[in-house]
Amino acid sequence: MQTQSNPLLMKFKHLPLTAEEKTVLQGACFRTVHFGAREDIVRQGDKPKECNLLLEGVVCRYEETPEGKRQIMSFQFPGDIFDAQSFVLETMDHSIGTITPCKVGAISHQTMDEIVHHYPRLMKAIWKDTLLDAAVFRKWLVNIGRRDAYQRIAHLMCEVFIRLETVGLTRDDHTIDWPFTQAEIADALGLSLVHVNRTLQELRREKLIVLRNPTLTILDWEALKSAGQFAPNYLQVAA
Amino acid sequence: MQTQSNPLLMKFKHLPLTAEEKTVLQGACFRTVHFGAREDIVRQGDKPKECNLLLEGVVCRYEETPEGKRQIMSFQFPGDIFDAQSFVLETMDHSIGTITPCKVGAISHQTMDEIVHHYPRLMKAIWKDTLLDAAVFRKWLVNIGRRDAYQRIAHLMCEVFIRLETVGLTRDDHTIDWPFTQAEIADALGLSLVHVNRTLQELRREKLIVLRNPTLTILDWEALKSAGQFAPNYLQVAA
DNA sequence: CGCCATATTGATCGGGGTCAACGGCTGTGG
DNA sequence: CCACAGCCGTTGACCCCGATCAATATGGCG
Repeated sequence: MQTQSNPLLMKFKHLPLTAEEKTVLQGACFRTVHFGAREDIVRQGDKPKECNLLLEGVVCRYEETPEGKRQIMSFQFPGDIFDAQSFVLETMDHSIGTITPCKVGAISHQTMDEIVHHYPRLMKAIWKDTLLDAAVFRKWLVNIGRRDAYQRIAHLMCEVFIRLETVGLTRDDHTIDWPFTQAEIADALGLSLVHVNRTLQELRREKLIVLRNPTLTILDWEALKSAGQFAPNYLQVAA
Repeated sequence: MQTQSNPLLMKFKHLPLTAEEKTVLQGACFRTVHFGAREDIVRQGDKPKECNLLLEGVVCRYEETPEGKRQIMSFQFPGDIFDAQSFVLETMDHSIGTITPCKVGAISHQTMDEIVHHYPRLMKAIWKDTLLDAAVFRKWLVNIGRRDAYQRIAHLMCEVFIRLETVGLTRDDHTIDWPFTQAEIADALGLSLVHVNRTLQELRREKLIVLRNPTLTILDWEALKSAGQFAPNYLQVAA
């Protein structure tokens, strides 16, 4: 059993890739870097010279307003190239910070260029991945714009569960690692910390979940899904 | 003066394209369709067989919750391929509706495939475009998640102004077409119609804007920008 | 001229923000 | 081994932005 097969290969395992394409993916990262929890990997205003592939851990995109309010715009999991855009858009318009300790692989823009010019199928797969990210952004817009706190949290939990499931990071019995503090949930959902706390208690009281960091167990998947109006199709899973 | 040069050419005019590449873009649309105002072009659940390029008019992406609340996730302007994702993601996870009467060009998925496989620079330009869309989604998340009504509306107006400016659709004196009803602004910003109305009056009272549909004049650009905490860099303009 | 969509205004209410303490766990240094 | 610091979660009190309900203008159009 090898220590670390590139999680991109894992992600694209349903694609009929040639040996050559697989080799390109396998060798894409020229460097691996470790980060601690709650550190910035890329900052707003940076002009990165490479793209980053998340190998292990959880990161978030975020931005801060002049008043010091923070909005988290997405969570990213292993297998995500979380700043593919830096290849095409010179300057970062937001920051990337870790939630947990992370292992990150760097893919040079030159490698990306080779993929664009010589491996159209890989290109298309990566493009698809960025379009899936965009689909998640859109769902978050609906969630934050039109749902109340209870619904928002339920929706987020469903989404995280399904995304972890697709990369094989769920445990039996609808249990997942839940590395987020209540402050982070608040920043992701446009709520206040205090209100997140109270709403989590409500979800527990209703017997939908058991949350004891760093572990979340979904007791009643159907009820949680329905509370969050969650329809997983946007994540492109069969479910 | 030709009636209609493809607005994609306009959009990519800063790129050093070959004659061949220009020809591909010029001939990309195999059909042109007209729509009236407030009609659906694509519906959630559709499996489109082509991508659509907006030639004239304004459309929005939106989704409705089971309670009948509507969230608009973006506005799109001429030159936007507003469902590029349909090429890669089979099923639409949201709907596209017109705001004004529109002219829409269809690009077959087969043409898209040719571009992916034979015109990497065009591919990259289109990819960039979808990444810019994603950047706008993210800004909207910050706007809806962390700003109050006054700020949200100011930010939206700044964004629409700059986006129209980049495609040459502004008039002198900071004036633009403003085809949106107050209900649409509300749905885009996660607010209620009534509150949008009152906040618009506040913006007028403060002498930031003159809004008399279908025309918006920005009286004090700096003040509006600052009210909306607007930094246009995410739109990739020099400004 | 009447209809219908859109804009406006008033009154009331509630979800969730803010402020302020306090409790509990963990890691660290004396 | 204990004391203290710091982060995180919890709780209570109070209040306001913005939702909701309900009319009333206004204006374009057939």
